[in-house]
Amino acid sequence: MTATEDRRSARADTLVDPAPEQARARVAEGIEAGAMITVFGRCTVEYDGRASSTLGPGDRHVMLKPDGSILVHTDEGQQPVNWQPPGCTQEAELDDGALRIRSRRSTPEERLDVRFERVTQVSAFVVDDGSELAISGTEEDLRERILDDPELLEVGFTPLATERQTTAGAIDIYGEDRSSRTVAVELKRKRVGPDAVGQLGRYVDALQRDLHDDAEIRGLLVAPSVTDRARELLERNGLEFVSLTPEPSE
Amino acid sequence: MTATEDRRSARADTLVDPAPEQARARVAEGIEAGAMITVFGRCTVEYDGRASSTLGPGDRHVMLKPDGSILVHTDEGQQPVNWQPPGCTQEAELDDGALRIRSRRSTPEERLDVRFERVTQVSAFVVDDGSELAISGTEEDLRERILDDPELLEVGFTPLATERQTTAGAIDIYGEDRSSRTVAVELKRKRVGPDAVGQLGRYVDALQRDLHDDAEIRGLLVAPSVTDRARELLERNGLEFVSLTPEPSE
DNA sequence: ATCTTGATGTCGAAA
DNA sequence: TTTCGACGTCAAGAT
Repeated sequence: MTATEDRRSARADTLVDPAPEQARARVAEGIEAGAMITVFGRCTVEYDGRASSTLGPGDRHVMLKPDGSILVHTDEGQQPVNWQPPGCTQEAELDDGALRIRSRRSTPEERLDVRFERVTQVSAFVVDDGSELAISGTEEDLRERILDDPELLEVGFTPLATERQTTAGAIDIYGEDRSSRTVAVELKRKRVGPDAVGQLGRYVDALQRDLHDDAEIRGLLVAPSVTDRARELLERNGLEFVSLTPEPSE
Repeated sequence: MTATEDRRSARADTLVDPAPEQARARVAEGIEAGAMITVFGRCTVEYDGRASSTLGPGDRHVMLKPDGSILVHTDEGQQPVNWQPPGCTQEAELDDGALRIRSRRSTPEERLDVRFERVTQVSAFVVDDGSELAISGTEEDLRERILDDPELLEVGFTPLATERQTTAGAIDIYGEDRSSRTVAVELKRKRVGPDAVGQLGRYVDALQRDLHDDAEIRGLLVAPSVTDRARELLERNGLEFVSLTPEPSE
């Protein structure tokens, strides 16, 4: 690849302190070209849809992505203060001499308007991203770890199915213990509270009903740890707990 | 305010296609100065902490905020592909001639490394954001609506307390019906699934135990609507449902 | 399309 | 600090 091609693949077209019409044109071009666009400046924001919100004047960073999403970030917080999900239609226009960026979607009907009192910078980036994220340490990893070595749960445990359906939803691992008693296993990748115990209880109850069988069904919660209240609920409901992390500890 | 002061309040210091050392210096200055920093370029990302991930080479947008959070965005998705929450310590350094941005925190121990093969643009923004976000359409709105007019739930309903504590957590609204039977009300601002029914059931059970009383306690779920499975669970557990939205419909 | 559940969920409040 | 529930949760998979 030549240096020229190399630069073209990720060029930045940037305007500093542009006039409103300049800024509007650059944003509109970027939307048209499928670029990733950033606008920094003093603005107000209005949102209306699943909820409603207004945000008075302040300096914010606005990002428009080619997939139709838009993010408004202030100087604090990991989360955007306002946003729209992918699939929205974006427009840049002049509103009484000021840059306004609008995003809309339907189902549900939602609208986001960002009006700039002043634009400090506008950039448009052409993006070339081939790679996908590879992640580990998930609930799926925990499941694989157990299926590779079922006796991590207890001696004689035998998995029979994963994602086994019940009328209350799917059981993560369905199996038998050494005495051929049915075991429903609920997996959580990290420390769990009472909600997970409730989930496991519903599965055990549903199995009990579905199987039309008087035999005891065991419910086993597998996670790195549980909260105190979750442990109380486990005992009260006759459910069990095994401590296990998604990946072997060092 | 003069034009000069006006510009100082939101100046952008931007470098286009900087050499790695130039980029490192600008990022380091920005961190020191408490600026909001953006870096666009071709990079790889590694994360290790609550989970682990790796991301191969591609063009991405990286934002560092003065509160210690960092976000890595690709050209698609509302969510960052990698991130760190507020409160992390950030560094910019040269790694074998390339810009590397690192973010760390403890409790839990987490680390994010972004290594740039090429930097297309670096910007540092000094932010002045005065305004706070005002939202409506929340669960709090729903509570106020009911307390203003309790008979929206049913004729003769009387609220006695909000956030009443039980051993299973706090009940949104605790009250009595026209026959002086105790009523536990659980509020949800939007359509609910089985999890909310489980929550309400736990509260009613806890109340039954806490009150040492044989009188029937009613459990009332208030939301715009419920899923089919949630309705089944309601009936099975002898719980009730009233349809109500956080704001009066038009 | 709706429904269900996981997530490096994040965020805020209370104990 | 831990625990708990809300969130315009988001995102992915199943129906």
